[in-house]
Amino acid sequence: MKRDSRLSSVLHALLHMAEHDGPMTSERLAECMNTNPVVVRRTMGLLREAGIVASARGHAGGWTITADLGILTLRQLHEVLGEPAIFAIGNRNETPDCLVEQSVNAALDAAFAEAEALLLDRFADVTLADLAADFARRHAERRARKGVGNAK
Amino acid sequence: MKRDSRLSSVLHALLHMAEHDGPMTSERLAECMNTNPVVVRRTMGLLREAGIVASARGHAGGWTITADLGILTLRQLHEVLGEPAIFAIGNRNETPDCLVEQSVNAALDAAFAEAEALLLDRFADVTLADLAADFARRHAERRARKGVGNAK
DNA sequence: TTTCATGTAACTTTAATTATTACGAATCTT
DNA sequence: AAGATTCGTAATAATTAAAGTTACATGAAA
Repeated sequence: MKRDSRLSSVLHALLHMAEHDGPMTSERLAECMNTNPVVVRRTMGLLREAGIVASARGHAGGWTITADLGILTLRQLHEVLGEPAIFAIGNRNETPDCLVEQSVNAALDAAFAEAEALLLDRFADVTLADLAADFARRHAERRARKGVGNAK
Repeated sequence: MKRDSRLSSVLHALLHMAEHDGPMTSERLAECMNTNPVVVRRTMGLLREAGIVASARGHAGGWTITADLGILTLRQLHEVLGEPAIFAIGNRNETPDCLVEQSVNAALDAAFAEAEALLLDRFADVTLADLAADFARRHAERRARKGVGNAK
């Protein structure tokens, strides 16, 4: 299976949009993420339905953020994307008649449920504003390393 | 992508083997799990390399457990299977130049790392003997519900 | 020496994501 | 009003990884 990278993609897109004045087209976002504009529209369309972004057609159209980045969390975005399956490992048969397999499933399910709960809690802890701040920090660091702005 | 169900499969196989006297053939194990004998051999072969099971060819051949079920954990089996990817969700690009994407990756990676650590800890908590005991409990319960052994 | 069973390579099928093509609909500019 | 721009979306193909299948070699027991 391929891994679902849409959460990563929409985060990337939203942060670029936050750094950018005015709407960004699907075309430009697609360039940022090395993908296809149609893929961008499909994924961003889900965020639009959730009221997180808005889109406009025609000249000077494109995508804009409408949500408050200080409130929007990774968990909300995960939900907006339809809560895709988190694990690449799973039971062979979800509803087995075999009692042996039922024991196996119960043990695995319990472990996966705990891990999923923790992951979603961590997702809920991180807002888009947190990510934007982290980016700003990395950006400042890079500038410092390059010596940009150092009088000399 | 399909989900990897080999851990579930080998647990199922090991418990059936534990309940069974003498070696079990790939054919019989495959029937238990609704799969193909070659798939069983492929997967069980990894366990053999790790010294968890032994195989014998020819008449009266098949698979037998050599490990101590009281010590063998889900985590060890996960490792023996090559530590397959746990998550079906991931970063779009693992080594991006883009600072924005680096921030996104860092946040997601941190959350996934925590969830993975928890999952592996839980896997380490469960031995095959625990699963066998759980199966025995379920088996007894079913017998009780059916009234088997109830004098009447 | 025949039968049974594993060992493995090569190939096919299946399932899921992502990418692409094509075209329609709306909006802005001139 | 014409034309360019941009989203909306359906339909289809490509990609990727797991699981299944076929074929045949190897070895052990009756």
